[in-house]
Amino acid sequence: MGHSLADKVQSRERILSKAAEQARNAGLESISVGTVMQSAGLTHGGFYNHFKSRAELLARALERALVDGRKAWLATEGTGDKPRSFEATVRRFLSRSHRDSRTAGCAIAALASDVARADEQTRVVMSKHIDDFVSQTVHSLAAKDEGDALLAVSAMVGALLLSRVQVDPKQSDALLKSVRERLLALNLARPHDDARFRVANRFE
Amino acid sequence: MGHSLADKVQSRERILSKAAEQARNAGLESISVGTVMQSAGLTHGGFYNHFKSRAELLARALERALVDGRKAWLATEGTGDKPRSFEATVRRFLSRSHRDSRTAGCAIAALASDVARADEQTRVVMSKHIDDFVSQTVHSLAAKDEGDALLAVSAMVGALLLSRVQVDPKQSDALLKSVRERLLALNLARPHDDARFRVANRFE
DNA sequence: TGTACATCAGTGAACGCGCGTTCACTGATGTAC
DNA sequence: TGTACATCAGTGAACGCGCGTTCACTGATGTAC
Repeated sequence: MGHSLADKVQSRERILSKAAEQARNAGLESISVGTVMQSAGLTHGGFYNHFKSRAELLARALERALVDGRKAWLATEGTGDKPRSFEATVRRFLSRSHRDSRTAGCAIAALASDVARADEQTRVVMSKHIDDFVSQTVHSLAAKDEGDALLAVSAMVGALLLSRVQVDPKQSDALLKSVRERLLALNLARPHDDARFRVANRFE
Repeated sequence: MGHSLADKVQSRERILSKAAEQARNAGLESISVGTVMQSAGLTHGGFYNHFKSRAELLARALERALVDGRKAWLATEGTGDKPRSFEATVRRFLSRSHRDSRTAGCAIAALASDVARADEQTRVVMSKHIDDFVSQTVHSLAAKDEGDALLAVSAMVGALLLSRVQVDPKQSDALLKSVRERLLALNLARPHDDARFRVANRFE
């Protein structure tokens, strides 16, 4: 066990990372100090060198889960420098693999119910990420306007959640596919702006 | 305290009702044997006269929350014998009052994240209610087909959840309003069948 | 109808257990001289 | 460069506490005669 400052930073990162993973797997409240420390390769006593309480850990872990979720999302984008298109976003969000990988997927969807009943401070954290997701859908992905983006984001989050509840794999697949196709059929994206955006973006 | 069989049935009902309420307020896992018994006006020791374990209570409470949610939903329908129209359903589901009344609202939305990570047995219970909601949307409410119903249900559940996370009341209201109007503008309902259905239903 | 008795819903003390938190301690790190 | 010392990340025992569960008991209910 190292005792240097660099080691401390790494430890904190491991704790947060494991806590965020746990939150997405079993809910924010499922995080326990002992289990998280153990999975970070430490003993529980040292926890308070990093956080002042379990409540603080939960707040940081939520933020971390949301940031990790976005990072994982961006990492799967095409190799080019342009952001994912609206169509690609919908297809990937409502894919079977996203449904089956809670640990690595969108934390907004994974933790929405939990945060919906949490205190204001907690909800502020996720609100910000929802706003970002919506405005990314409007600007980068070229939804026609914010109303279309809100509809698309709501439908994606709702469908992903419902598909994770559905026990029958065939029905779950069908739900994803159906919502995915209807959403794309609505033509919520701006085809012309889309092309223009790609070109402009290439030189950024 | 009564000791008759009728009293026992009433006690069980009170326990279940309080447990379902608790689940919708703070999540399935927030249910504690002691607290629920206390709010049902009983002491914790008698709990095992009604349920074999806390796990059984959670399963029954989920079922109960879903059934109560549907009942409350139906109770607010028009005084006539016809089911709510598609438009009325969307307007009511995505209303501020539904957003603000978790205790009495749709339990699918309230507990979706929790159930999404629960065991298969738990998910079966909610799956059935989701199917019912979708097929009710297709048949009674006359969505054009199942695909439209799935899109509408997903968007409603997603938007309600996101609106409950959003801390800024104005933004939360705007989200509800926006998704509500877009959904209605999509013309997912069958206007002709709708009229026909009303007449047929009047004589049932 | 009245009496004796079995049943069993409900009570409250007690149990183990896991939890979040505290604390005295260890020993590697990094600094002062 | 080498030595003495302060710091502090990490350890593991201990603490209250609340939890789910058990259990001996109480007393109203409802039945048998």
